[in-house]
Amino acid sequence: MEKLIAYILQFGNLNNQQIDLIKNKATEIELRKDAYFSEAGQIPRQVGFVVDGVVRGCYYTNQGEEITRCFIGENNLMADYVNFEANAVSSDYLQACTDCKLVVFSKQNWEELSRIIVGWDPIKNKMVQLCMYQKSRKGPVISQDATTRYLEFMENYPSLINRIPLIYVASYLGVTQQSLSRIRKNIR
Amino acid sequence: MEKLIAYILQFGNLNNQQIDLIKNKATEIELRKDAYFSEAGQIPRQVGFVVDGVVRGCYYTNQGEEITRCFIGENNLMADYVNFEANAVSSDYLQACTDCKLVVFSKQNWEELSRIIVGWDPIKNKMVQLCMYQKSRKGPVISQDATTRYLEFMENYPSLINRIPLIYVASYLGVTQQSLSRIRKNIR
DNA sequence: TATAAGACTTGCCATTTGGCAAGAAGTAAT
DNA sequence: ATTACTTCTTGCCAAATGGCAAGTCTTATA
Repeated sequence: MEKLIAYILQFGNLNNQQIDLIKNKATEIELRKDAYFSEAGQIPRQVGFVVDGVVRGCYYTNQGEEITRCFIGENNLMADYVNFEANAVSSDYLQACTDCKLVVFSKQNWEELSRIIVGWDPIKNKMVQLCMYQKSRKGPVISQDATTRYLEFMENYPSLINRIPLIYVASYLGVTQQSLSRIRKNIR
Repeated sequence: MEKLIAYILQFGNLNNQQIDLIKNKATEIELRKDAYFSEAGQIPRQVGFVVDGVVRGCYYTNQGEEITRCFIGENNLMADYVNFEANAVSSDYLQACTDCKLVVFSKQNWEELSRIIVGWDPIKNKMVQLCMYQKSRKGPVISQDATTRYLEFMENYPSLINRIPLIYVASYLGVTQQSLSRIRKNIR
């Protein structure tokens, strides 16, 4: 829980009373490897914060291919936020890549924070926007070859490679698992 | 200007007085083909709305390769919003792909809207978040082959292909201009 | 320990894409 | 009309990547 508070305080100041209000609205949960935090075809009902573990966002193309859109490691907000806000059906899954410890907010509690904490909304929006922004900036570059994409992935997410199945990394980088295996062999 | 108002009203309701306040803070400008709306290395000073024309977001990799990150057509908000809010240096260019008509807000005016219009912030945040969200959803899929990426681009942005140089489309899709040319030939 | 299941690697070959160089088509200015 | 300039296309070959199939290695479970 303290991790969450430290994260939030990066985006603005809150007094102890306000911090307690946040803690009261938050719930700590665990999510086992492979379990889903939210699923395509459903309306996202919660916002999460990753305390421990790695979550991935993924979806299926029209051709049925599974695509990993992003990885969300410790100290990051996790939500299909636009659909969460709009009560709209998501097309993505959020799935635990490892056993995870999360802090979650129900939609009701999340909205209540806006009502009971003066200055919460600017903090919230900065968090949400940074979360969306990072996804777009740290992702693989489509015109680069697979080796370059892998090396940049290792720079951007050095802590992930030993914790998650390579097949997820491959699907994130847009290569087959076999190609990724060969790339890793050539680098060593 | 009416296009902007219609766009905004999708995200929430405003009365006529509030609409006038927005109009007073907005400035209509033109941007000639190839001119920059904002540049890498600088702090973004404005938020724009595309009334007419097409803008692209682009940047340069460490290897010096130019990458088109996104296209922004009519009726879309345009900004490096996270850096605009944070007064941080952007690493991206926003460049007119065609002669453009824009409506722009200075940072000062944009912030003033939050002060003088009750209910502006929720509208603003929905606009900004949708803008960031769409970018991530309509982009090319890295694991698909170049032909598929091109065909999906045509579905997602049917109005763009005849208006912007193919080299920009190629850099968006992550292929060389020559490959794109061959792909287009094979489809016909 | 034995077995099964999943994760990862490797070989082989076909296909896709890139790089270079040249050429064609369109556009603007003189 | 001529020239220069940009945009787009094409041919040729090398390199990168995918698809299939088989094999190895690790881990979980009985």
